[in-house]
This record gives sequence, C-alpha cells and structure tokens, in this order.
Amino acid sequence: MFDIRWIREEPDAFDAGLARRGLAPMAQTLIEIDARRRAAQTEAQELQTRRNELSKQIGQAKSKGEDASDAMAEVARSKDAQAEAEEKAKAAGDELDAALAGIPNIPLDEVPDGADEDANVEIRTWGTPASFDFEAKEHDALGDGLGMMDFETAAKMSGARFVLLSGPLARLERALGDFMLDVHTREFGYTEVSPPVMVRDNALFGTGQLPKFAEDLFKTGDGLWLIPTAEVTLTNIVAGHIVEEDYLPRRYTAQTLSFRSEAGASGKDTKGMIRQHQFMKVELVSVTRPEDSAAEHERMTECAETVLQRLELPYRTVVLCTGDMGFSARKTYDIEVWLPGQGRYREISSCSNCGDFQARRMMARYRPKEGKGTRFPHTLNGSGVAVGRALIAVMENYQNADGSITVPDALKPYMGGIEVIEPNA
RNA sequence: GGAGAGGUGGCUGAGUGGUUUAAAGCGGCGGUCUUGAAAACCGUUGAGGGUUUAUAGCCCUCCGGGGGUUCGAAUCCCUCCCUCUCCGCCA
Repeated sequence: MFDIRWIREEPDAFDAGLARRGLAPMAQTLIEIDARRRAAQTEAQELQTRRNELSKQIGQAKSKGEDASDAMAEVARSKDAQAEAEEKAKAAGDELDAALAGIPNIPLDEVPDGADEDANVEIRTWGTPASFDFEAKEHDALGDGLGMMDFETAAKMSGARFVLLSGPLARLERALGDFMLDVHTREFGYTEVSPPVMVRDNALFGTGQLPKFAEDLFKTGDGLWLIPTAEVTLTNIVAGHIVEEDYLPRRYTAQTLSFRSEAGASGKDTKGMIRQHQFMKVELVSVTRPEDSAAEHERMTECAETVLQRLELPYRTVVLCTGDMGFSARKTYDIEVWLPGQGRYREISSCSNCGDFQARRMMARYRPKEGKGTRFPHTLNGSGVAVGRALIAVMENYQNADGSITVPDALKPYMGGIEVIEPNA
C-alpha cells in the first residue's frame, strides 16, 4: 500500500515504478481523487470548527439562564452542509483506499526488468549436480517404488493434488522440518512460532493476498481462510502495534501447512508432489528498521541457502525480474534446487523484501529513538525452505540404483537410526 | 449452544451527557543530585488527518467497528466484532 502523500510529491517516480510492473500510469487519477477528498474534508472541518464554537456558547448561555436560540438556529442550518461535505470526503476516501489497495509494490532500482521468469538473473550457484551411473528417476517414481508415496489413496479422499506419505518417507518429511527449525532457531536467532493456519480477511489484506487474489485461496464455511503461507500469520504478529525501536529486528520462524487452490495452474505440474493443494513449509519472517532491510534480505537468503548446503543439495540463486515478482515484494530472490530426475532446477525458496508495503497495510509501526512520531518498519519473508519440495530434492539427489534413498548426514540425528530408506518388502 | 462481565493513550487503569482539550501509575525523554550509575525528586511525553515551505503554528478526528439521539457523547440508544468468566459439548 502506497502513501498518497508520496504519490502526490513524486507522481513521475510512482508511474515509472508501475510501468516496470507493466501497469498504466495512475498517479494523476489518484491525485485527483485525493484532491476531492481533501477539499471536502477541509470544508467539513471548517463547519465543525464553527459548530464547536457555537455549542460552547450555547452551553455557557444556558448555564447562565440566557437565551441561546440564535446560536442553536445557526447550528441547525449548517448541519446538512456539513453532513454533505463529510459524506463526500468519506466516499472519496473509500475510493482512494480501494484503488491503492490493488496496486502492487514497486521494484527496487537494482531489480532487472523483464516480462517473465526467463528474464530472472542467476547470481550464484552452489554445489555440483551429481552424475549417476544409472538413469536418475523422478521423485514420484521413487516414491512409488518405495511404496510410501500414494497419490491414489489421497485422491480417493481428497481429489487431485494431494498425497499420502507413509513409513520412513513420512518420517523423512518430519525430519526435514525439525532440522530446518533447529538451524534457524539455534544458529540464526529466529523465534519458533506455532501459529494458526486459519485467518480472517484483515490478516490476508495485511500481507497483500487480499483483496486481489482470493481465487488462489481456500475459504472455510465460517468465512475463515486457510493460509497459503505462514508469511501471513508470522508477519501479522506485529499488525496494529507500535513497538519501540529496540524491539527490532524481530525474526520468526514456523513450520506450518500451506494451502493453495492453484486456480491458475491447471495442467501444470500435475504429476508428482511438486504442486499440491497442501504442503509443509518452514517460513522465515523478519521485521526490521528500514535502513536494515537490504542487509536482512541477504541474511535471510543465506539462512535458507544454509539449509540446502547442510543437506548437500546443489542449488542456484536467482533474482526475480520485475515481471516475475509477487504483489507485495520490492525485490525477491528465488533459490532453485537441482532435481536430477527432472534434470533441472526447481524453486524451493522465495525470499522477498516487502519494504514498508505490508507494514502500511497492517498498521505495524515503531517509535524511533531519534525524532518524533512513528515509522513503518520493513517486512521480509522467505521459505526456509519448502519442506515438501526439500523431500523431493533429497529423494532425487540421494537415490541409489536399487531405488533406495540414502539419508543425508544432516538428517541422520532426526531419523531414529534409519540410514537408508529401502523399498517395502 | 446457554448465561453473565468487559473492550479507554506504548502498557496498566480511573472516568456514566457540558467549568473543552481523558485522572493516576508504569514505561520513554530531559533535568537536579552523584566521580559514574542506581535510587529519589522536578519537568516532559499519544495517534491519524487538514492547512502550511515547515518535523513552527492553527484546526479536525480518535476512548473496539458502524449507525443513531442531542446545541453538545468515552458517558445514552441500536447493531456488529472481539476478549474474559461460568455452564454444556469436546481433541
């Protein structure tokens, strides 16, 4: 959400930012609505000032037993005009808010321009894709061979895009989540959180999923939404609060299920568990002072990369171009893990700096040590990492010729003595 | 689901229609004292918006959200939301 005062002062910069997102200029329209709003508001306020004076006079006159009918008559006459001005101001304000709520964040200068993922820029790679002396299989073939990844049974009760894991493979998913939480809490200072996974409209408005992306979400009969990512709940921890500057930075992590309707993805990744309606994810959220968010963004991305390094999974990190970034982000790094079965890199984490875009929407503020008033902090979120996709990556990278999966060293403490996952007899 | 009690400034918490501008405490900030710190004492300290070159003034709004009564509402009425307590049900 943008500050209309900033748009008023820098309309060209605002429109230039929109253009990089492929959007038409809006500054002039917004400024016109805002001008209407302010004119009506000023008028209403002036009438209110007069009314306040008169009410005071009436009170004084009455207490002395004097006649106040002239003042009362004047108040009565101005009532309609004031109500009309107030109504106009509110209508224009609502119109302005609705327009602003649908405008995405503007990319930082260093973000590469581009229409889609083909214009993303690789900034580093880590590890070397292993070469197998047999034909590497995809995770769903491996899972089927193990007898521990069952799409049919899941489909019977839930439909497409669900899976049922069992035995050591189910445990491997649990081990991955535990391992990731341990890394982030013990080594990187994140506070572990166990948040709700159902939220109200206002929480999703705060992080930017609403009002524009309702179709990507699941909604319950009671009007609650299932979170598409724990970014929603972790970021909304600070919603509506004014905190002291010393409180920042805040760093939260949580392992939760995420729910996505995948409305726009029909026909995409229909095979396997790459794209599910429900998946486990460890999420990282940071709330920082504005001047710290760029460094925090790098740090957060390193936290996510550390998970893959410990698991010895080759990956590359890319910076998303303007056309591939999410609604609330001003800059995003994607981490893509190497999948030998698919023979390509696939997204396993996305780390975004949202600037003050979300903080404004959820009225999260802090009180600076120096100077007056309050400021909006910056919010960042990143997967640290997607547990479901990490499971896939481990399976494909640690597969053996006989279809078994070697447990990565980093996960052995979490697997209760299981070192190799063997097919069910 | 039934009954009841509440939602007040960064936090706790007074205040039931008019001597406007919400008491007090805590916290924060400044100062006195001290070699320094703590304690004590004194002072100060809300948010959003309009106007404006202005983080100066002046003005408006804000006591959960919305609506109403009144010349005037934290205070009265309606409605919605939320929190808490007891009962019922229940992982």
